[in-house]
Amino acid sequence: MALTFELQHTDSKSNARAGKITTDHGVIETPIFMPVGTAGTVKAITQQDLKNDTQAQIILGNTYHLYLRPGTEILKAAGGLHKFNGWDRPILTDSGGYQVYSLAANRKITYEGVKFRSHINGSAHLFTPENVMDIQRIIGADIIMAFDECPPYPCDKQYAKNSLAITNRWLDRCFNRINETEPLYGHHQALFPIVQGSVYHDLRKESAEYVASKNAEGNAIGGLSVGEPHEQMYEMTDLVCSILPKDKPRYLMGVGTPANILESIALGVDMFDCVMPTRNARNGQLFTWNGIMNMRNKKWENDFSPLDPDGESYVDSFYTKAYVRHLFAAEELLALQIATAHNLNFYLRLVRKAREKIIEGTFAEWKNETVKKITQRL
RNA sequence: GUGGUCGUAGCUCAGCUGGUAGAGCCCCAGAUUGUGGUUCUGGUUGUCGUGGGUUCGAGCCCCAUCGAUCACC
Repeated sequence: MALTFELQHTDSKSNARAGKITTDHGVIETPIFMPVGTAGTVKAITQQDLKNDTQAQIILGNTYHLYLRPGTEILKAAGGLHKFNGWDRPILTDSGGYQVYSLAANRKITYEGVKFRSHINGSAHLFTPENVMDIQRIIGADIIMAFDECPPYPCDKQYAKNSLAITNRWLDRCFNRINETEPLYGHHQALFPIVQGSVYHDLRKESAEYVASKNAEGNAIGGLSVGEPHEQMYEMTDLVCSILPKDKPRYLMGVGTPANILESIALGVDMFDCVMPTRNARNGQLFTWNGIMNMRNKKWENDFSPLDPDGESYVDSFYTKAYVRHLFAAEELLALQIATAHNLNFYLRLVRKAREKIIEGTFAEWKNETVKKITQRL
């Protein structure tokens, strides 16, 4: 069954929307945050906790990582990623375009595709729009991403223009390949195209129009949060959202901080993913309603109050700040688990709350107050 | 007991033919945006074992002393 999007509410004072995405693996209520599970696992948390405590509705996997390890043979033998990792809710896979940009060494980009070397063992590989679609068929995610080039920031206009030309040509080939192949496991896979164009208005506009013309089941905005100022990121997001179809979900890739997410929801974005809650958790940074805590800080050494009195994860009341600080200082694995559970619970609650406020019609005010509080440092 | 080697930051150690001390780790902070539990950026820390002496000036040279360690008796 095709992926559907039902637009349930539109905010009167901003472009925020509340909606419902339906996939063959279940429903996703938007706006939504999608925890990143690069290698088929959201690091430091079990699928059980991800469901019950985090209340994640969809998670990500990475074509690049899964292709290198465990490899397509094993994924195929397992019956796809859902069966392999036991996650029976929706999954989205990134195409590897970003990883080729951020991880792989010695990459060479041509119209044909990207030659790159594995960050694991240096072995040489070629990604093309066609084989990336084939790999994503084998992984079997519900939402799969077009193979794109993510230009760096800063990036001169000529580079951005050439890069966009490649991304657009690749996009045609992605759709061609998907249209001439079938899903392997009986459930539908929706291909989302990605808007690029760096920080150039005309290129972003051109890209968004081209992406919109594909009439895809959902659309993504890429190439942002790569180091550009926040204002520029919001400007580009706003521009692109004004062009992308209103009746399809919009996915802002790789964003971001809790404040980035609320601001982007106000611009009309429905879906987010980011490594921040999980990676920063592993470095001791916790996001809370009252601000950001670094659990490595000495000031928590003798603080035996609950980890987060306002938190709703079981770890927030079960563990104390002093204990979690000790676990980080001692490099205990439990520290990573507790911090990850906390941050993901916070991120998912943040977007649930945003959805509630959109439906209530009080999103704009709530967003402004909330951004002030959550960006403080504790 | 005799002879040798060595005592420098919390730890492991640099420190040239004398010009009043550095690194890594630890510790204390910060960064991290389609994930390598990674990485990066700052910062604090010293009676140079102790007491004398030589010298304009000693971590460095001399004497004594304490401690560690090795070899020999």
